[in-house]
Amino acid sequence: MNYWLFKSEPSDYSFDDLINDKETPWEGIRNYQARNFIRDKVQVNDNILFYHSNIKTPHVVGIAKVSSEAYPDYYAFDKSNKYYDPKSTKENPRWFMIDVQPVKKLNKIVTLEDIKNNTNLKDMVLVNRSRLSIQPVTKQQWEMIINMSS
DNA sequence: GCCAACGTTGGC
DNA sequence: GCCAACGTTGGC
Repeated sequence: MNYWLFKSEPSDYSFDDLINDKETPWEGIRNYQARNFIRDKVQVNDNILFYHSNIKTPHVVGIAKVSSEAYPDYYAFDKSNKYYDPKSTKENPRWFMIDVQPVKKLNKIVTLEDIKNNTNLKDMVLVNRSRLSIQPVTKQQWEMIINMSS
């Protein structure tokens, strides 16, 4: 069982959108490190912290879970899609997706500031390599953030 | 809206 | 294979 943090811009796709949709393909991963995580490491039922980025107060907003194995990102094959990538083919796909489902909204959001102010969380990837959009979270970090959200 | 950090591209 | 140029992310 692994723990992850997935970032999304709420104007693009928010946690409430996920609750409404019940499930969504996590589309548009175009970064090799993030791709490697979802292709090689992410497993069905892994836990996800859903993070709202690129807003005034960035924060963890909810818990989600992985609901599919990785599969080729079909948007990369679609010329009319903004995620089209001519270098990704059906024979040799470059990009992958997984599906995610909502689990629950946190009672209270945990802001980036809260996380930065907690010395137990100083090693979080979010703090040190903030640009990575899919990042591993340790069990200890996961539990700490869940504690902070109640 | 700015800009630092950093990932990717492509010429050489 | 280096590295300059360029594009994107995301906090502030």
